[in-house]
Amino acid sequence: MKSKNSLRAAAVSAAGAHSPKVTLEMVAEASGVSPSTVSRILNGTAVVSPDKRAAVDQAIAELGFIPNPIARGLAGGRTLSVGVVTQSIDSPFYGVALRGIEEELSKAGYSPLFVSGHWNAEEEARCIDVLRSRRVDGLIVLTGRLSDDALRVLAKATPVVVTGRKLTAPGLFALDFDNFEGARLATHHLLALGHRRIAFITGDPVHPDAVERFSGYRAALMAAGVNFNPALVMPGKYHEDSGLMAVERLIDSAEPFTAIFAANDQMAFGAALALHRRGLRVPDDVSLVGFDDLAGAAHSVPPLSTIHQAAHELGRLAATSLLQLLAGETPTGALPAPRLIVRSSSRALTSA
Amino acid sequence: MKSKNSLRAAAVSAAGAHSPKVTLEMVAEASGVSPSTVSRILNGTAVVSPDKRAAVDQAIAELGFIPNPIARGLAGGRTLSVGVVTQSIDSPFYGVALRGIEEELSKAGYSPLFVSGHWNAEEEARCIDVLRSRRVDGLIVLTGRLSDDALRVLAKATPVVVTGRKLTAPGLFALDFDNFEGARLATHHLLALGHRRIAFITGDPVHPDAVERFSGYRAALMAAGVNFNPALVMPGKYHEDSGLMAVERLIDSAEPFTAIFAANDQMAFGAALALHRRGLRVPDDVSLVGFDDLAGAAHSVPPLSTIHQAAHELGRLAATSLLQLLAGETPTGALPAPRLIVRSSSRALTSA
DNA sequence: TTGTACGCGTTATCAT
DNA sequence: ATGATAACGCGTACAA
Repeated sequence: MKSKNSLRAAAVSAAGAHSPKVTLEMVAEASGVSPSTVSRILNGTAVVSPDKRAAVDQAIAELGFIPNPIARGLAGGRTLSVGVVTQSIDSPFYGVALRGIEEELSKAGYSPLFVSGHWNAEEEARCIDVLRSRRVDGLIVLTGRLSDDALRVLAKATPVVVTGRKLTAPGLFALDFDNFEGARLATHHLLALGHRRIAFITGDPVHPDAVERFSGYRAALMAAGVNFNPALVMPGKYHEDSGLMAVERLIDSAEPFTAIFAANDQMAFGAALALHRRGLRVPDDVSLVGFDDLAGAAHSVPPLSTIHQAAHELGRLAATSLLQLLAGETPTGALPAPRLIVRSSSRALTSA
Repeated sequence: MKSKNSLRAAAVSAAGAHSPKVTLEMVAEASGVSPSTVSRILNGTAVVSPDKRAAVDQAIAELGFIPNPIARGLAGGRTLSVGVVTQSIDSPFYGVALRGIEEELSKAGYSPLFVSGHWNAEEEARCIDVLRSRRVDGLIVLTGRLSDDALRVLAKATPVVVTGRKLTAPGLFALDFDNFEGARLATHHLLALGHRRIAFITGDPVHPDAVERFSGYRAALMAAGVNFNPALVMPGKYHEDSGLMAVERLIDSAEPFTAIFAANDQMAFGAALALHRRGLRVPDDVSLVGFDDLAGAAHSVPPLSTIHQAAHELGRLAATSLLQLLAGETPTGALPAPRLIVRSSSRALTSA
């Protein structure tokens, strides 16, 4: 019954029962004070006498007054909105981060404005212009292609949180994930399992994280005294098809291998499919490790061993950091270290 | 070289090179006309002399003037933004729809405001309040839990496009997908393959589409003269784990089956994993069909046969329909009919 | 502590 | 066809 009532109330409110434009001025009139006083109470800009405050609070409640963010933005310069530049709104990885951002932002009364740059610096710049024209109070840039310099200049005008790079500048906070270490962990895992012929499917080298992961792979090999074999490296582009084709080329090359480390989960999925098509079983014939720990990794067949990236946490942290920047504080948060998740796609090399 | 230059230009623009607040008034002054004339040119509100128009156009270009949507919203009542109520910003299905919405909207100069209702009517209502307070020009509601009545009332104040229901009301356009037919197709496919003992994993019955899919399953059975067997129906909740558990219960029940139809792909993925764990091969031992055709379906092992839902098209259509509503036109678009995609997870029953 | 008056950047309504 | 002027709803110096 309680539930039913509250649902009804919600629906009515959504339907605009009391929405017909209640303005701050009307609240002021209803409570017998000046508009500025109402504004002050709303923003906590100054101390007001308890009685007036009570009167205003009541008037606000009775009239169902909701401040108009538009007018607020025009007048005060604050819009309580922050722009979020992502690459594709439907990315399996960044999608989770967006959720984290949304959560933290809405807690603080802010609204996110999502735009997609599609891995294109020009488009990103256009997006940012849109965001700025909408007077966002701050910006979160998820990775992206913009130059560090562009970001620096941008941060002079608007607080910026950027992920996927190391960067220091006034008004800017960078959140970086240790891709090198993640790749090292993954490769080391395979090595520890006895594998020596470990193929690597790279990401598109235009992504800095892709080259870092490649370095991590080589570093782990070197640390184990295993020779780096270029014939085992197949270029990929971070999506399923490229992983699939990489493995087909690998098999066709006749270069023997017992394990594959793909620079991200999507390519690992493609790789798994290619192996399946060629009659190779995972992990019986070939061990497979991915990177990112996408939502699907735990439910793929077989469940994929991978490096966990806390995408949700990344989003939350980006949001709270920006909030801190907005409050004039200095963010100090950092991303959790990469973590190896061992599932069923990797196993010890059977000494055949 | 061209590319490098444009990248640079983009970066500079993003960095706010000419952003320092060029106002409409400044454009007016620079081109020797009144602000009203500039506004008219911008909005096509009235006919202006070609020479003035040219002067203004040039001034706009030179100054790099960008109209301020905030002020626009305050003055004109239009914000060129539309609210999009989704259930979870990182949904593998709706994410694609969001991309479609974003594409069409931005073409028309509109910006989407995404909010997540988390399958909760109260939260949805709150989201809509936020959206309304931000003065969105229109609303797109992806499925959701709001009552039809609430939506109707809402549409009186703001144009609304809603998906996942049949509904007619002034200012409202509904886009519905034929879930019944889709489920019928899927089941019929299995039937045509010779399967008779076809298990069904349901979606959460609070979702209308889930019950429609269930109906489609039964209708196909009946049409083929196959008895409906309740013991083959396992309740699921539309996510992977529920599909996995459903299949485990099914196997434990010892009720024989040769095929599984899951009410969505996510549960089908879970089902595939459960079968794998129990040593059952897909499609050799059990045929499996999903519903939705998520991005991952084509790359799962084995690739999943499923019913294609044009999520991207859904998003685009929702957006263009809203745009039509906003223009005072009557949308007429409709979703493409369900389409069976046969991949490798289903095959003819071997008469063992 | 509280109120007055002005400005934010644009569109709409009048005149001309 | 064009320009002046008044809103739009709120924040904020400034004055009281």
